[in-house]
Amino acid sequence: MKRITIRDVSVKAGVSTAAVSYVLNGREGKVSPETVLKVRRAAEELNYIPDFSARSLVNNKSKLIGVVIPQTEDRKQLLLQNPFYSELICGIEARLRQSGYHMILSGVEKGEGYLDTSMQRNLDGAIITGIYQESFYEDLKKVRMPIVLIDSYIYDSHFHVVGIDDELGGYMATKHFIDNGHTNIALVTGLIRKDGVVEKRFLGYKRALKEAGLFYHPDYVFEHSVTYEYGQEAAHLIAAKHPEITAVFATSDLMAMGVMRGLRDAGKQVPEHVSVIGFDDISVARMSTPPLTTIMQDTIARGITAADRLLTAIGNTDGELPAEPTIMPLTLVDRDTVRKLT
Amino acid sequence: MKRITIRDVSVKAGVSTAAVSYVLNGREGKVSPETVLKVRRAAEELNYIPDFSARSLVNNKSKLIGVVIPQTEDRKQLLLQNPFYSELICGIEARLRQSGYHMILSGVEKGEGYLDTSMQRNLDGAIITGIYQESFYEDLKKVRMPIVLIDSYIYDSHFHVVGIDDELGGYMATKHFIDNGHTNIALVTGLIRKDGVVEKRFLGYKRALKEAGLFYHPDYVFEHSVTYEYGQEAAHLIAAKHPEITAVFATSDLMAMGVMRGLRDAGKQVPEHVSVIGFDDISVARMSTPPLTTIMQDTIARGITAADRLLTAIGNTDGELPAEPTIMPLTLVDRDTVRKLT
DNA sequence: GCCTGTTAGTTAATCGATTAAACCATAATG
DNA sequence: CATTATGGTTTAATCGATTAACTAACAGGC
Repeated sequence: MKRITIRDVSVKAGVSTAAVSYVLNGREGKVSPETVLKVRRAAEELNYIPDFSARSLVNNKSKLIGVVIPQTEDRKQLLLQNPFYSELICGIEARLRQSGYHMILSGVEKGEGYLDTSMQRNLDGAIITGIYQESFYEDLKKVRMPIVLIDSYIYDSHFHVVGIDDELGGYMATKHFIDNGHTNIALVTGLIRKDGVVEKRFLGYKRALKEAGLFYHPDYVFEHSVTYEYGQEAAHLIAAKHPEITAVFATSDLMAMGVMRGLRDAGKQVPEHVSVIGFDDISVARMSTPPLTTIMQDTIARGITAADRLLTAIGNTDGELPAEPTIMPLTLVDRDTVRKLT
Repeated sequence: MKRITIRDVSVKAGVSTAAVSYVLNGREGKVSPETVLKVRRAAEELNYIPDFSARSLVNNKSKLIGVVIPQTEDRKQLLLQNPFYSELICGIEARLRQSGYHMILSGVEKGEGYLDTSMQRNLDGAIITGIYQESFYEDLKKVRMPIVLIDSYIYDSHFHVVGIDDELGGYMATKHFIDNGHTNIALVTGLIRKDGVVEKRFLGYKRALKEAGLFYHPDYVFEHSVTYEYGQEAAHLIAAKHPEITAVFATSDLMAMGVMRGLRDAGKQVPEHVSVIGFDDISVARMSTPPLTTIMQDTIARGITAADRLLTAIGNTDGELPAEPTIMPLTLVDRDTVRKLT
């Protein structure tokens, strides 16, 4: 089955390829109504489908968006096991498709940059999730396409940011514990990196403590990787060394699930002995036993918004308007893992 | 920042673009060692990155693979909420990247085909998950690229299949119940469609019953959508109308999780009152309470295998060797949701 | 009748690669 | 010495679009 080209259409319609191109791209002001009809019919009958590579070559628009997802440390696999990213992708894909764009989903090799991919594929834009080294972002700035960051707070006119108020989220969770009478509150979290979301949540945690006149115990903070396994491990530590702790704020639902398992391993009931709050409200949060109280963000909506913002940035060829971050709302979903201590 | 082209490299190296192309594509037999060196150096210094669109145009190879994921019924979103697909994608992406390929991840509009995308983007191959209407596959056959199917059993020389022995899986689960003394075994499943994976699991279920001399009760089969919610609903029905049922085989872990919740809602303990077995062993299976007994398949490995098979098919330009399906192994992971009735 | 403007359409250059074919030394062969 | 290989390199066509520049025809305006 040979490819149908614009040439074939032009021959069938009895006009030049230029005319076909004009018609098919909506520059109809330049073409008479009857020609438009002839071309339309010919294209239809031949079932003509344009070649995006050829297009991309001449006008530098590929209709391709790069989406970068963080990877597991050990292997070279995407971190999709955290449903947060899956949901994000659902949103992104839906919005992109709506506008005829496609998504190239990939991870980034450790130490490698993203410049290669972006140039090879002539990407029109990119959505970057996860947190990387400084040099990675420096590289990205050299690229001339719009970029939306999801997980990091780099306020730079080169980058768009679609985020949430992570500090507030951390505050809300901690405050909720305090309001329910808890005073010994642990934090279980991924690595706290500068300008990362986790750092902000950590700051919110501290603010709530301070505001309530509670001490901040550095040894109540359990900081490592954002995994179920680490949550479990942290819970073991808490149960063994800090029996006074009655509440655990995990900065990710995945970790919160692990914490709950770990506590149960150690013979502690949730929420009777220890209360737990998570973050994100991924779909499994409501499936857990007991259903997890968590800070909810509408991740799909966030994906849609990120894609939306990227697309409008791509549309605006008139210079680079520096980007004011978009902040999505948060809600505390009060399920069954927080006990009221009166 | 203007693009560095092969022309720039050729000028800097003082040779023709053809020479540069030969060097950079490894046809070094045609070029003298010193030219190779000059070109290498020039390309390096200019940081030359080839344009895949241009390449694709001339030799019809885009190094792009289409990956299709099913969508939710109502909205237009990908079905990534089922971690099965996320894991598959992890595997696929890892393998593709290793060979310099990229993945275009998308859903398919209801009723639409995939021909457009495949032609527009000049895809080198595709991995199709999910089950679609007959016409969709007919369309796919017209395309000249290799295709790997993941969720359907269409044995046709046009398609490669990387599957599991679903019938056996269904049999294993049911047999496990029977071996533990259960006789009233329900099946909770997605829509049973011809040539789909679910149908095979259903057949395995029936075979195990028959082999054990047990009756097959059509009203023990709860068939609807592959969601947590439906699992929950089915469990309610079971608890209300069929108190004699002591075991539930759910053809997806997601549904199994819902079943467990539903049983608990209805005041039934798992596994004390009712036992449950799932399918897939998605990561949340081990996180559930109690940890779910399930039929394990290594989904990441399956993704890797699918990509691998696709890549070799792409490599083999020597005619279309019809495809013998690849069958991945299954294991029953015996966790804590099956009770022994002695 | 001459000039200008408008409309509809075509021609041909261009994007950035690849590659068959041509070219040209120089070496080997009869 | 004429002829044929051979190895290294360049020339130029090609892939499938887009689009600036051009042409031709015709309508008005003076």
